[in-house]
Amino acid sequence: MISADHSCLTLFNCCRSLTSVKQIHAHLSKIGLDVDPLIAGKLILQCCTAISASLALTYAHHFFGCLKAPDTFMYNTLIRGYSESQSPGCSFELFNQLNRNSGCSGSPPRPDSFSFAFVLKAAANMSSFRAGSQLHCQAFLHGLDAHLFVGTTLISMYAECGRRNSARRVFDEMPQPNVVAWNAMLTACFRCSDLEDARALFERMPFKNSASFNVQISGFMKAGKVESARSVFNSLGLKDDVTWNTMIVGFAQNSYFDEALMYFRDMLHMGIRPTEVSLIGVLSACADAGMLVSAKILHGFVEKSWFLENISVRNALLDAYSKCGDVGMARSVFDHMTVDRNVISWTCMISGLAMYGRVNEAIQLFYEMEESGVQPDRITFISILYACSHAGLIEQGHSYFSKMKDVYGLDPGIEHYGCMVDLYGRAGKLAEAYKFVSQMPIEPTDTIWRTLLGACSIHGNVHLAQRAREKLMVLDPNNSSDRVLLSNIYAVIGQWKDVAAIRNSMSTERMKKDPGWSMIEVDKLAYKFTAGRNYSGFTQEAYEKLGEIMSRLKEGGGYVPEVKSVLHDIEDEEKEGSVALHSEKLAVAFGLKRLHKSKTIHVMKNLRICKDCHEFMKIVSQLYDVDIVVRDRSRFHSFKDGSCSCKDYW
DNA sequence: TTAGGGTTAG
Repeated sequence: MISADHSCLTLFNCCRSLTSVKQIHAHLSKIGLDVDPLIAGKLILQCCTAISASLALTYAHHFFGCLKAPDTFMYNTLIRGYSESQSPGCSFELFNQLNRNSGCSGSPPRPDSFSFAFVLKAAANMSSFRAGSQLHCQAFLHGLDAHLFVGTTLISMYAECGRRNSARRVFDEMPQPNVVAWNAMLTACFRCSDLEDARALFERMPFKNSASFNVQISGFMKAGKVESARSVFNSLGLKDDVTWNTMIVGFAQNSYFDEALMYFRDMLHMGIRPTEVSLIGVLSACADAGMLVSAKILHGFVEKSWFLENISVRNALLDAYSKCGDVGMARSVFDHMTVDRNVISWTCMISGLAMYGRVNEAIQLFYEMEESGVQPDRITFISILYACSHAGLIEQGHSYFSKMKDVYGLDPGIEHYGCMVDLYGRAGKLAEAYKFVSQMPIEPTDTIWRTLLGACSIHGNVHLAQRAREKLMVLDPNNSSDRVLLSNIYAVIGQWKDVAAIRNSMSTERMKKDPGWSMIEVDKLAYKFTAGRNYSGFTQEAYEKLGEIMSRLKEGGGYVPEVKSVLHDIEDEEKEGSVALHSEKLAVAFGLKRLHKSKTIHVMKNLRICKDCHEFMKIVSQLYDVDIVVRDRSRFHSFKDGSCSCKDYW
């Protein structure tokens, strides 16, 4: 056999695609070098780490299967590759194979500390306590449970499975835990929501590094303790990039959107080089808050920066545009990607189009995704099912639901069942929806019943609504929006006694309805409006403009207030007054007053838009020749020339 | 040529 020329090894370092790996492999195979252990190992490593797409993993696995005597390194590399993939279960199969071999005669490969570290990561990623604890026993049998790296991975695995006590036992049995092991234990306390224990552990730590403080900041942020996180941050002299990122991401997760932006700016002013995490964090704040202007500024920054070809940043940008109401720009970011699109790029674009009611394009994109060789995952299916349900495409939705399992081997989760209930319910097929819920192989959750209740509210089915309500009273008795929904159903059919009963029960139990608000950005500033009369500052301007719009609408616009959405047993004239002051109307009035005429008015609302406001927006868009985009809790409504992109189906 | 703790978009 020809001896391996190890300069071949460096060739693989340049491979960034499976095609180039295949080309080098074909060449080496011709001269019989591909089976050299060093070269074969490098090939597998390159597929699993540098490329790591599922096709590359499959290629490496197939090649591995053709080798006569794969070594532990090759096993480990594949186990690692699968542990971070969409099929972490394959890590277990390979590990078991390696473990079985180790009992054979001769000198077969045996699992080592690397094998355990990687396979435990797979158990952690699957949150599988059962698999993780079995591996713990195996590690004990191999004398590796006290190994510093294996022990630390065991702590993280137990933390991921929510088993703080098991994590603690591993930690307590470590002969000499180092700072990494202490940090892993600190993370475990926060993951398992044991804040007091985390504080006590932090005080006892014999050594701390910057990661220890970052664990604390992140732990407080995830627990919603923003001020505690801020005080740790302020107490630090030296802050690294992860410290800044943790603050930015934490603010975004806790809806402190302005502060996320502010800290990003501060980070730049301090001369700290932002990473992709900083950009993802700040862009997700823009997406959630609907801050289109800020997203555009960040886009400008990205175009001039070293993030130009970063797929994660591109995806975050595309998502921000689509959630801020500019699906055209989202599509442009998607179409002009110079790096290979991944499953997240496709899914973001599909869900962006779906939220806009551009369902045919979403379906076309799903098809193109399949053609391109990128496999849809669970979230892609949620997006495409959402698209079908918001367009009333029952047959098509049903066929995607089947395809999920039959073609892609993905078991539908509770979210997918939720989409199906919504698909039937929204289309008015309430009997089918109820039958589907009754026959679900997993226990219906409160969300499933709430979806059904929502459908009953659209279609006025009091009987089924009451049944859903009974279930909800057991599963989530303190939810105010469920009661509001049921009282709406009674109000529409005029059963005022039942409306009053629900209102009374809410007031005795001191429940409050979520207050509705709408937000509009003007000259880089966000203005928030709430319903009702509140004459102060900029709101005065909005009321005056709204009054003028209303008179013009009633004179020549053919607008008749739709008062069914009003819940109280009051006279129609008063109801008119009530719907007239909904926050989205005020925001649009303010936009008409302050924004340049050629601009589109973007409004973000925290609740669903009501029928009256929907009619109002249609007529205003025609009468004032202006485009209005409203993002409500579940989708976008794009009003133009008197009609809405949702085609009145929402 | 492989590891463990801190931040990551749908």
